Amino acid sequence: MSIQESGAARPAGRPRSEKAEKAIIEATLDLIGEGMGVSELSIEAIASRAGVGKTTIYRRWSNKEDLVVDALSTLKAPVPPLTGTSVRDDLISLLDAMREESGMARSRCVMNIVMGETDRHPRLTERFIKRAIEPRRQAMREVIERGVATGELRPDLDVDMGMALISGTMLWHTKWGPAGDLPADLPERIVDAALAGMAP
Amino acid sequence: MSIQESGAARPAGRPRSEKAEKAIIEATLDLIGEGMGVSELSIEAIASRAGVGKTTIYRRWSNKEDLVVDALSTLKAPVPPLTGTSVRDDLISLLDAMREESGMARSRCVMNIVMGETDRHPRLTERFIKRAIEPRRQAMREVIERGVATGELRPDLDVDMGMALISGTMLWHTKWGPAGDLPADLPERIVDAALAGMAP
DNA sequence: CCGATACGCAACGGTCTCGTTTCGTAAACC
DNA sequence: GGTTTACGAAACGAGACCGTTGCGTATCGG
Repeated sequence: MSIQESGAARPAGRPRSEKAEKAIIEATLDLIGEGMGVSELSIEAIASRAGVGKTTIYRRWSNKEDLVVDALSTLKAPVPPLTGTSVRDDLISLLDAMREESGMARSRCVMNIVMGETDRHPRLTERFIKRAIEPRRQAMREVIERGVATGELRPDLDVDMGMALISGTMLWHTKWGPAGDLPADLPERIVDAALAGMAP
Repeated sequence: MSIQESGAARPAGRPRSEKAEKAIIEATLDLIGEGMGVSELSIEAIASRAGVGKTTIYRRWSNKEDLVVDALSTLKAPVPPLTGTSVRDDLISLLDAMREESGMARSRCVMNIVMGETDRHPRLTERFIKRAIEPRRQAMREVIERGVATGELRPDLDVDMGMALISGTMLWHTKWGPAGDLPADLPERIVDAALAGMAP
């Protein structure tokens, strides 16, 4: 009788090292965070960085893209806690989380890869969006829908367009705005601008 | 007496082929348009595609990045003609030009490279922005400033924030919106949403 | 025609990465 | 102890590109 009978039978021999697996994924994210594109990533560099033999990598992933997909999938979306006191405050909280992330090299590079290689690696993007983007998108949608219901937002508001307004403006600043860190009051200014609109 | 004494003396020997130069740049843009990243581009592939010897490339550019920078610099920004009848119409025209471009694979891939490899190739991005982005940005700025002056837009409007609102929302749709071509009425809906704002 | 330069093409030595294999060792089970 | 599998390290042959060179030809000025 094996100690663990739950589920599948424990395979014989030395079990795979969880530590090695973590190290491999961490090394992959590290290299991506240093500005490597998917095509510049080499298995050799990952193995070396992780202190691991290439064998150990090939035993788990059959090709580079699979590894990158798994590595990016481990990144979860930290949806900030929302106070719910006002739609404006919640939107600012959401944008502020994006602002903080945009200052971290790793997040920025991950974003570059996901946005830039959509054409080349569709399923990479797809899985990453589902895992890391969708939760935040859902959070923002709920905030906006709540605002429409409570009257804080215009009753005829197109929710999707509202989301595009808010997060698109933030996205624009991370990509095309002046270089360097985004100012701390940017989320507030964006939300107020989107709420007020441009017309008099 | 040489036929052409204007400027520098014509160097002896066979002159460089303009046709070859065009072919090289066109081949580069072609490959980029097929989804190649800068690091995946190979001089050999470019030469082969252009029907040109590698020598001919190395005689003109000393490395790959120089070639890519030059190739992208040939892309000009087609600022659409603006009627000037109303700020709303002009903004829609500007966004519609972006919408049309987003449907073309080459433009999309070029954008991916510029946005995704900013960290790795700063001067590439810099030159491309100056050449291809700045003219449109300036056009939009003038439209918005005009609107503020004429009273079509709120007098206290932050012009830069207005630009971010409009083009950011468009950017969001090209990147995160539903797959496939952008609907024809999207520019109009974006402009109206940005003008009206989200508050009641 | 002559000298000079550019052309396309093919080949070179060199480097990098690939994915695989071999080796001796380590960790689990019986 | 014995079996089985995983481990890190090293080496392998194959292939892609690199940047350069040599070759025969083409195109300019004089």
